[in-house]
Amino acid sequence: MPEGPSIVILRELIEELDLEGQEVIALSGNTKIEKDRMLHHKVKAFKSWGKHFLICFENFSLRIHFMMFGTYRINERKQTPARLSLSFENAELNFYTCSLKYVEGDVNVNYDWSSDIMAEQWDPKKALKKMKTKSQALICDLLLDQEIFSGLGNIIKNEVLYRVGIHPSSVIDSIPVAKLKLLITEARQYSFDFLNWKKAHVLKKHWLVNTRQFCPLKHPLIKSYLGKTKRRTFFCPVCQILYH
DNA sequence: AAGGATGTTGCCTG
DNA sequence: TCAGGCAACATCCT
Repeated sequence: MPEGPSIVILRELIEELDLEGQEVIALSGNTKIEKDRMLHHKVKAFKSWGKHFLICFENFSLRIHFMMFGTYRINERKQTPARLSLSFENAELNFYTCSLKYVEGDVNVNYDWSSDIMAEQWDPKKALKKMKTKSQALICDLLLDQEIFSGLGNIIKNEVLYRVGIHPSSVIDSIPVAKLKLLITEARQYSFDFLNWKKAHVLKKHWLVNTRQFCPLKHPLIKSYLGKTKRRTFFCPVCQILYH
């Protein structure tokens, strides 16, 4: 569920319901946040920023983060209790096991859309600048930095590093700038590939290294937990160059 | 069939 | 004091 493209799918599904301008007429769920705050308020917009899904009202927004296991149902219910259920005149949105939080004021003030890898406003040059300020960081950690690549998750990290031939333990400072630029371009491209494959239910079969034992050139892959983030990393020691 | 994972927060410990 | 460890969240996949 949680990487950026999955949130874009959710946003698109909800946008199809044409709920903008409609009033929340009932709320339920086991969330601890003050959910009734949204009662009788009209939704201004549904937005996404990386892994955040936002339901925007006049002076505040609800931020939904699905973490690792969160799910949702649109006009359907699961057996398990919803964390939050929002009712509209002709639709019901149900969110399960997610983290909820209010964001005060204008979302455009709170969120920098240029760091969302899937946004129209995505700014690759800004990403490169931010990366250069962390010159000693490992690339496997920086790709997961939501301030730089919001929406990029662990699967995308593994796949993108293989595609551009960079070893996950490479140090930023040592990677040629042309390679970094290629990586940034590919991170966005792969996110859209992910989106389309996920929609077509063929995402997994396109994985070149994630959860695999051999790379496409039949080299044995290494699986380890690298970087400060210690996230599961699959890489090919032959195809991916270590810059350090 | 047990155990780990697409993620983040926040508490606990040394 | 603070970095690191680890549980929590619930479901699906291997």
